[in-house]
Amino acid sequence: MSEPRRQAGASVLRDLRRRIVLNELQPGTVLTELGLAETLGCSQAAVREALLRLEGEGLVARAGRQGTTVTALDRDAAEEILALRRRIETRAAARIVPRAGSGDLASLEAELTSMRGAARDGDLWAMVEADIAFHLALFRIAALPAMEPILARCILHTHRFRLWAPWHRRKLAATAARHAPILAALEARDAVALAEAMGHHLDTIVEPPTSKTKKTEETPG
Amino acid sequence: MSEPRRQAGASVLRDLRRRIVLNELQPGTVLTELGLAETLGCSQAAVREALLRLEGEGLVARAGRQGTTVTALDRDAAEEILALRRRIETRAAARIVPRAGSGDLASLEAELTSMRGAARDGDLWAMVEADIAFHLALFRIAALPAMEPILARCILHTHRFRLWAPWHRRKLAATAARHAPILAALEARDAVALAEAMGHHLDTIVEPPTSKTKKTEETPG
DNA sequence: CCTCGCACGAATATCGATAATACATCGAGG
DNA sequence: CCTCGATGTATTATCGATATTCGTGCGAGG
Repeated sequence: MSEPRRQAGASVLRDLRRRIVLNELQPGTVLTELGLAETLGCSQAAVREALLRLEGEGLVARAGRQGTTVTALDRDAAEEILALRRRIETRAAARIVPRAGSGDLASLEAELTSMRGAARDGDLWAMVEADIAFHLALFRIAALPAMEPILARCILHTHRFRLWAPWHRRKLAATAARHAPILAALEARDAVALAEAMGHHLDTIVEPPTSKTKKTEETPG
Repeated sequence: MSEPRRQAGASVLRDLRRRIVLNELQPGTVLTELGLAETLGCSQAAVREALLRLEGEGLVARAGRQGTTVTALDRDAAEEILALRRRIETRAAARIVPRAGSGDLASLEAELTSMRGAARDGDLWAMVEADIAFHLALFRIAALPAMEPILARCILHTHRFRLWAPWHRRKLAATAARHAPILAALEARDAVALAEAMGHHLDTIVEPPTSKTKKTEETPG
């Protein structure tokens, strides 16, 4: 009734993306445009736009008139994508440090604050969105705009795979805290330390914290 | 006007992509959905779908109701993307060699043949499409499906930048011939040679053939 | 029993029209 | 003269309806 049909497409997009990354919509699930339109209470065009964008993000595969399916999760590809992400973000450190202004630092602090808020609320999806926003805001300082969507895609798929593998789920507060050294290195204007902090951060995303003995720092709980 | 309206969206997509990569539509050009619809003789929906996909490929930027513009070309980002592409394709060599079957080799031979045909006809765009098809077909053997769109994007942007910088234009026949060593290394089932051939191929994409090769070796994962 | 062809159903692709919205222009007031 | 607000226009966002296409199941023929 008073449902705001404005931004229907963006709403559908966010909803489907959340459900796919959170693995509520499992790989292979078939999505139909008219079916989603009726379920979500909007027209086919809005669903269509959302599915087009999700295809661009690699979360669904559109097979013409045969329907749209949620893409599969592949361990090898996930590891390659994480390695790619690691390379992109660590290499960017040398460009980020000399370009970071005080406004950038303030924005990143704000992102980290909202991330801690999501962790305190136990809101897993808000945590994912805040993490993506933090890493993209950091990378944007590197001034490589054409690479931002590539990194965004890598980050999104990293999260998806991490959430799919149950042993990769961890305490949200610890995840938020793991970003502090990155920001500290940036505030110290130390490019080497920033690259190392970022690399270590990414190394600990999918590795179980107990698998190696070199994990001697903050212990959750 | 009697043009078949079937596949209108795909036709618009290919047309706009070609014109952007070939730099006929220069960065900053403003595209309107209804304007393109009238020019191309189709409806707004078809143009809209094409623009959505082009945005997903990073060739245009949609700014809501403020219009859609052709994205800028950035030298730094282009070099980073090429380096990223080099890493992806050389790393894939070790996965490609043990997985390549005879059918794959035949397909790649066919791709190379069509590339030579495009070179003989002097068809620059057909050459670009054939090159993309060859590299993607080769990478597909690596069985990392989630990374294929990332590589596709890198290849597309590499071509766009190469065509934008006029000194990077070369003889089409020489470009086609430069792919032969890659296929030869694959047929020899030599992963190291394949990686080297691919790396050399990519190093000579934007470097003038007479300059000395400067190796930009980065820390391997 | 197997294969081929055809109608049927389901889903997308496309269309035209309308609503919503951001930008530019112009006019009034200070 | 400058600033601010109302209005007009251009453009996207969304909707409902229709055309097109692909898979499927059934029946006839070999």
